[in-house]
Amino acid sequence: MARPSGSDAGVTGPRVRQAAERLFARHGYAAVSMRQIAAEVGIGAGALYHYTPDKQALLAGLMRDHMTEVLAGWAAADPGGDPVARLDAFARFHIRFHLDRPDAVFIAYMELRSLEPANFAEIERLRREYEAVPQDILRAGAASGAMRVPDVKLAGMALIAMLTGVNTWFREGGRLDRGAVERIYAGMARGMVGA
Amino acid sequence: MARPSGSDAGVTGPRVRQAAERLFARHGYAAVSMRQIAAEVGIGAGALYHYTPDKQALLAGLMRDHMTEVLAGWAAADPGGDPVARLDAFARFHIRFHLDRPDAVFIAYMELRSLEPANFAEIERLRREYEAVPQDILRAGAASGAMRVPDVKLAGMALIAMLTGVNTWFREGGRLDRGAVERIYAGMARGMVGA
DNA sequence: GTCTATAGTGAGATAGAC
DNA sequence: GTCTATCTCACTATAGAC
Repeated sequence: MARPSGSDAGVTGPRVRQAAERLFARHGYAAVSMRQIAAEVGIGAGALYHYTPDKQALLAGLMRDHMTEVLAGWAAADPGGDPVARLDAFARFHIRFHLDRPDAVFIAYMELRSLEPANFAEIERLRREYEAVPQDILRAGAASGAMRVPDVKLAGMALIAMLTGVNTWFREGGRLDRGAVERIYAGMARGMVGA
Repeated sequence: MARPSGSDAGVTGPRVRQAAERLFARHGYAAVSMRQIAAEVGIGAGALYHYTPDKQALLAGLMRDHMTEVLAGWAAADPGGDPVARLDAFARFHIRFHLDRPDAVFIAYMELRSLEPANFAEIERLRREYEAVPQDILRAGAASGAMRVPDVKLAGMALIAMLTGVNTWFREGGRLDRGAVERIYAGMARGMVGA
């Protein structure tokens, strides 16, 4: 039957994380208070501590979840095989995945400095794992002669920076739809490495 | 003769701005207290208010100065003429200028959300003015047939994002020096637009 | 120009009732 | 599971002495 009024285990937890994600992305971790998060969820500030031991764990959890999701997402989307096809798939995947999660992306890139050392080390490790993805593709492309890559690390970092930049200006319903943006950026990515 | 002990007009002001820039870049505007800034300069917190009306004006001043400097810097570095040569010059200028001011760059990109509406509008206007620079170059290059640019706005934003990304990984004394990084990125920029 | 002191506010986190 | 109340601490900004 109905739970006691106001109780909703299994629903409030996710709502706390969603509210925190939205507010951290808008105003920054340091600028957001536990009271604001609680107000957004519709509970008192004290009740938050049933869902997180503290504010720092809330941030670290959001960032860890985001990084593991992006790694799992690419593992599922990676076509393997031809490096040029993989580069194309990576560019499109990165744009699509990041446009779907603007708040999580913003936090992942901006709040590294708000992490305590142990959490920072963990998230940084996951980030480097993702940075290795385009570098592996470019290395294979250069080895096969299908790409001209003057420096694998630089080109990989340049590629990620270029693709992530879409999040700063893309607005749904604007001049170009996602498909067009994916296509144009994938083309620029190929041009970057002479593919 | 010697000024009264502890007094140093014309020196303390810049030191306040430098300390604020360093701390805002490291920890974020919201996370930095006026007490921390004062401690870094070696004065009491109250004395800060002789150099800025408040914390917000300190941030807005740093961002305004940075944006006007980058615009003036490009005006001085722009070779004009051939679009491909200008693209090359822009890529190199952007990397060089940004590597010289990592803290100001970090703040300019990360603390837009910390600006009050009037300050935000002013800084955003300057930012758009700078974003127009590569777009003008690419438009000219596409018109002359020297470049293949599927979308001028997208390519301009992609270029800036790619170049600014250097600041996230470049470390002085690392594997590559600035000249090599400038050269490699300028090459990728040309490739991006088929020049 | 800098100091000390303080007003006024709001923060993170905890305790115990229900 | 949520509430209210509260502890403890830190913050921005100001006032007035020197």
